[in-house]
Amino acid sequence: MADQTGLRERKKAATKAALSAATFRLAVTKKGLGSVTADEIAAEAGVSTRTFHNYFPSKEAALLHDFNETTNALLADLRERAKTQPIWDAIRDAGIAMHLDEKFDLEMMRCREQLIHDSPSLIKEQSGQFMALFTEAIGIVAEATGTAVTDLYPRLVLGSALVCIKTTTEHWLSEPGERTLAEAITEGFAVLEHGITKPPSAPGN
Amino acid sequence: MADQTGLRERKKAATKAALSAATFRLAVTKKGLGSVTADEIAAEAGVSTRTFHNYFPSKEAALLHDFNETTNALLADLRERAKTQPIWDAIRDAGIAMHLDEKFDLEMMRCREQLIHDSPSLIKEQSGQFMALFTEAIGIVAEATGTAVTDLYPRLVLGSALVCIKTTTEHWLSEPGERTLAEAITEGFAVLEHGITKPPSAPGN
DNA sequence: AGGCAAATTTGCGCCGCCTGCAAAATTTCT
DNA sequence: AGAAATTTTGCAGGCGGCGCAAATTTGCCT
Repeated sequence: MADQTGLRERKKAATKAALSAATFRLAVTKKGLGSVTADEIAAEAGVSTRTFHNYFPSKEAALLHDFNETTNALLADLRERAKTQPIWDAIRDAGIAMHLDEKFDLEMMRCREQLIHDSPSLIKEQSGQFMALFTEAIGIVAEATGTAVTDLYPRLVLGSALVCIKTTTEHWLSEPGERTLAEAITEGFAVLEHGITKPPSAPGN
Repeated sequence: MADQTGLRERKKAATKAALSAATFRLAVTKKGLGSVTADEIAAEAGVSTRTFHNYFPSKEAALLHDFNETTNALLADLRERAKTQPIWDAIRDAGIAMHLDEKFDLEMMRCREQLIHDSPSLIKEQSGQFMALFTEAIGIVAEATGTAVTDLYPRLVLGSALVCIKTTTEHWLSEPGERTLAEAITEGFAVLEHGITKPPSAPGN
């Protein structure tokens, strides 16, 4: 449905990426997505304003385009892993396999993180996408654990795991960066596995 | 700052509640907040449109007004409990102490939940408020656990706990309702305490 | 009671977001 | 090249949300 070698699909994806990049660039230079208008974004990317809204329903969605693609990839990966791994490990490894640190520049990631952090509308948008991810993944987890999608347990598992991924990733980003992201995620999951009540063995971290 | 016996404050709170109630009423009857305009809400509450936006920045915020108040109460309660209880118990008991089932009609809560569930803008708004709650609570948790606000551990604890409260509450709402909400929350927390990896003793739930 | 100061309500104008619709331009296929 | 399908674009319109200043209301004090 998406990545057919169709020349058409490629151009669409290209302009979508261009739009997203333009949004990011402008948001950075103008210090906040709030002071960037849809017209400016369209101009920066060399298309009409109407076309911009043809690709993205909002500038927030435009800025979070890669995030969206990443979560989609995570979802596809999780679907595969759930067939052969215990669900907890599957989610963890799917999170690790995203390899954010290889796909993106570290500085850019921090930059993006800060943009999101101090823009209420972006926080909402990102949270909304997380909820969408949750909704789509819950079926996978339910099936893998032999429970119903309406049961409490799969929701607790998935919720905890996603929170863990998000939290550890953010924490890793704000860190002077000695460990790899994979190590950070692994440690976060380990803490939850052992029961969250007691601090981990290395309390200062 | 808020609940002084000042007659003025009372009237403000009253109109705010009226506005919120009007929003809820209209959203229910028109089957979706999306098809309710700010003008209608203002008219329903007997004030001008401008005044409505004077109280709430958006109709979503208006609909989630009680939710907001609830989280504020939770925060205040947590601050107190954190002084004397282990942090995990403090968060759990603060969540239980909200007594949503006593404050609100069950049918109304389900109704509200459904309104939120199939309105992307409401999901975003609610998620955003959760993030705000997280941000405000992280300091409390960090202090209580003797860690820094930038550390990973307090964020994992708080994140897990909040997810647990939200998840169990939603699950409890969709349930034929035999247990109390307090029991549901308690069980959810117990699952996380024991380590999330293995299903709880009663697997069907 | 009456009036004064402060706060609230309201109207107005403005900008920006977002969508539907139909015409124009571009691309793909034959 | 010509036709068909698709994308881009402009236009119009509705709605959301905010600043500002005038008008109204409220609380308080003499």
